[in-house]
Amino acid sequence: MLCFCMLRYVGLIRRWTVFKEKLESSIKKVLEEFEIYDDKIDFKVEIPPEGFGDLSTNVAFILSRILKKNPREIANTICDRLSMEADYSRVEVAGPGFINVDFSIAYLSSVLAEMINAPDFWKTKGDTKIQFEFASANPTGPFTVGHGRQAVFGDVLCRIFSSRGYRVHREMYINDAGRQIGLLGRSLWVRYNQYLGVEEVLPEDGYQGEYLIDIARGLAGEIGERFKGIWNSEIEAFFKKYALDTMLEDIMGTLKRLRVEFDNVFFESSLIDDGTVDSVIGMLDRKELIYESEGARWLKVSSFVEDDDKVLVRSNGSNTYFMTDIAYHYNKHGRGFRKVFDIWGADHMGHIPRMNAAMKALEIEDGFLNVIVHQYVNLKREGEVVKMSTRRGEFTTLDELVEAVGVDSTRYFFAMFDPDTHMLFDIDLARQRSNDNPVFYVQYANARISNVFRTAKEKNVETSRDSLELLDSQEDRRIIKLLTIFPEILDSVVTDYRTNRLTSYLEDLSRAFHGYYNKNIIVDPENPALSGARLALCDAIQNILKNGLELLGVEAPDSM
RNA sequence: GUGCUCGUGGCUCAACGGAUAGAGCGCUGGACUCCGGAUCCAGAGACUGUGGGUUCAAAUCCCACCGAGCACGCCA
Repeated sequence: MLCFCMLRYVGLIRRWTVFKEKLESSIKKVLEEFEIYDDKIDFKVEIPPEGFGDLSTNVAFILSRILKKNPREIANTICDRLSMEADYSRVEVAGPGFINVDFSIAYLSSVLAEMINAPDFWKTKGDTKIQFEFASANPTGPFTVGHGRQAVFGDVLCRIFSSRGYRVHREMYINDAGRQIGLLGRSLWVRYNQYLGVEEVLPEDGYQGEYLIDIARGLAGEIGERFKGIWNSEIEAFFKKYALDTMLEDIMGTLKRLRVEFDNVFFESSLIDDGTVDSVIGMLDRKELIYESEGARWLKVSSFVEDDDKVLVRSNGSNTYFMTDIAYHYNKHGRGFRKVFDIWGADHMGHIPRMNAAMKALEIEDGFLNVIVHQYVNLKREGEVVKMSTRRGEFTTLDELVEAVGVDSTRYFFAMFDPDTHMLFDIDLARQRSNDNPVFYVQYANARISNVFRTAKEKNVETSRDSLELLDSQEDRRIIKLLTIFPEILDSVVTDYRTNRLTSYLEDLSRAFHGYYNKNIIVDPENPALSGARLALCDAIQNILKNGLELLGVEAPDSM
């Protein structure tokens, strides 16, 4: 299959892909004329580096292998035929055998006109029901800078998938049923007693962060000495719940300030309470995929994937995280999502094979569960890389970060890295030099355009689509081409989950505009036709900048 | 030890197997009497960790090695 002929867009608007398809079909036609066309000729049409034209193809290289001829020679032959077609203003062979083409200005400006006529041209319609689960956590401490990356990354992916025609359900999973919550409750109880003057020590692997001291103080204010020095299962439950509720409130507040919201918060404990866990165990049992050993119950993971068998139910009768996670995904499947996407930190990578095994064991279709893994954030403070630990209480909270650099910068910063990169966050740099953040560069481009329109209004210069063919400079063409690829950028994010493609794109577009602005007077009352056309171009640019920033959850102020 | 991820100018990061490896920060030198100088233009700065291999073409794919991170629990 030819990779570029996938018709991914449905709609009336002509887009860059249509340009690609146009060149592709032109070439196909030439090959057919020469009777060498074959489905297996997997050539590409792509946007070349600056200075080589509007589009470029490597078809001559592919053919040279088959025909055993010099690629340049083949390119010249194809080039001669393509030159005869209208809509190409230039067709040239370059380098070792690339064929580069330029489109006519009439063709380009007609595309610009369509983008202006339909500002939503870049959106895709659809109603595929999918789910994103992210920012799921042990609610055992405030969110750290590390959680921030996942929260923002997940939120931006949700926004982009929504724009691509998916009905996205956002969910956060709370591990409120495990041993860690028990430790948290006990740690809080110890802090409460310490506050009341009782000498208690934190459990070996308890939570040492100061936030528990603050919570303990608040709790003592509420209930006084009611639980001083007493510990039983009822009190344990109280402290667990109190700690959990307080932490959850804190976390949700942080997320809200970061503009991250969910359609649903799902509690692990509910899967035990409503019997889902038991019924899933029953199903696996009937399939004879569970066996007992050393007092525990194991899933035959090894009969599905390259991994060892794992414990589902401990010898003390409690469920492992793996067990409840299987039940959780069984529940998700039952809710009718076409696909679910789980965003996990790199530390959960080892969990993937066993979950895939569990999906197979439950006969859930391949492709239902998609795990997106991102690397963690290292923090640089006072020139040193610090490792964060919630348990030891050593971390910079997400709230502190947002406070220091602002929501827009925080969001943009997390979105601008390839999720696979082990990013280094220099907190000191972020604090003092927040103006260096590229978010301002993009926002400024948008604000500048708003100002251009204010000026145009003052000077009575009107936006006009009548003379778009005047926009024929290299800079004009570059901007028009950039605008047309916006939908492709979003599609690439949907394909490989790299939100940084969007930030890079917005920076490219902003750079193109800033350069254009410095080189050209946009509002010139002496030249209303050209000014009108340039304002129309600005309108198209601003439409994309505003929508791009909206997808990042970053504000697009009209003045800064 | 095994598996996964990563290694790109001084720093932080880009680059569907393609042309001269791009930006930003920092550094040097320039640009509004004119729509906002949070901008623009120019310059210096890189044998893409090392060594092989595949290809017309490798930062990208394959193998080995070096280095960093993560995971290898009846934690989550």
